[in-house]
Amino acid sequence: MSLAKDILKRNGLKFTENRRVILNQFILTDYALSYSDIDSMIKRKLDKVTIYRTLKSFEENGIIHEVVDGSSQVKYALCNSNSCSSEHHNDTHIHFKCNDCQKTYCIDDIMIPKITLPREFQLESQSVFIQGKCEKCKSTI
Amino acid sequence: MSLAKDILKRNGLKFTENRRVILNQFILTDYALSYSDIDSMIKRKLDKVTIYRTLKSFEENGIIHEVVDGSSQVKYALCNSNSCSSEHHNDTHIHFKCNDCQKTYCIDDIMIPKITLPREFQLESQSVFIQGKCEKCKSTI
DNA sequence: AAACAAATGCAACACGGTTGCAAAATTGAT
DNA sequence: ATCAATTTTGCAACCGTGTTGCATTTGTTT
Repeated sequence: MSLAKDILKRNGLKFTENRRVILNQFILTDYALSYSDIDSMIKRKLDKVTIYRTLKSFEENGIIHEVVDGSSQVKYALCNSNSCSSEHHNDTHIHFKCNDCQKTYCIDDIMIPKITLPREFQLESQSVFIQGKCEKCKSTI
Repeated sequence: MSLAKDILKRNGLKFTENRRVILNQFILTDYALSYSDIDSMIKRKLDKVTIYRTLKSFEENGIIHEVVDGSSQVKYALCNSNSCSSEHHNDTHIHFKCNDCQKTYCIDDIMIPKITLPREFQLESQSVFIQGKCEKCKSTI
């Protein structure tokens, strides 16, 4: 069984060609993807409604999570299978957006320091958003 | 001279009635505002192009800064006059969004801990985005 | 008050994202 | 393998956010 099929089945989703194509694009890409990224990257031409609905169902089933990076579109990245589920997304990791190429990466292996808020605010989740230059754009001056 | 007029003049912008109205709305509100917030809050009916262009010119002149909070609209909040300018926005403070009322607040008085990234990423700015419940929504159960 | 530059309003548009509905595809049971 | 039940898909149509070009109005300087 292919990786994509395995992920879909494990998360209780029907296996369809469209979902395979979209999920494979996430597997092959190490940064967060928007609707238009996917639309232009995949060879098969899909209706935009299909892409949007696929993204939503992937998100609701713990396969991808939303990545907020200040762009005007919603982006998504693959979840770490051991930290996300349909009930709860653990997206309290660091997101890094390159100011040159605009790609946004999840950085899982660095802990976020705990922040203490003024007591009028009650914390439920926190995330850190960093902007800078990625490896490629650093060297390409 | 009114506060709004003073701010506009200090930042080299012409004083107009529309700008006064929009800037006053920011002065009166302690959370970040989107185009549609402003459109519905002000009494005077303004063309949306005017509001969008006013926001852009306020931002370019160091009066307001963009606040990224994962909503589908761009929001803005008043700058701290001593940390922002037309050349550079110092928006590396904490943003807090209430999951109930969806209002997003700037929290200026808490330092963000410095984060060390893997060396392939070069940091230029960092911000912390926290979600939870604000004071009002905490008590209104 | 005149003249110039900048701000405003209008029309029209591009793009992201959603909804309702009919047609097609997947699955499970026979 | 086939068929029925259920999901998924595609289409049309729509809404909201944000932008551009252009003519008109307004603010500022003299």
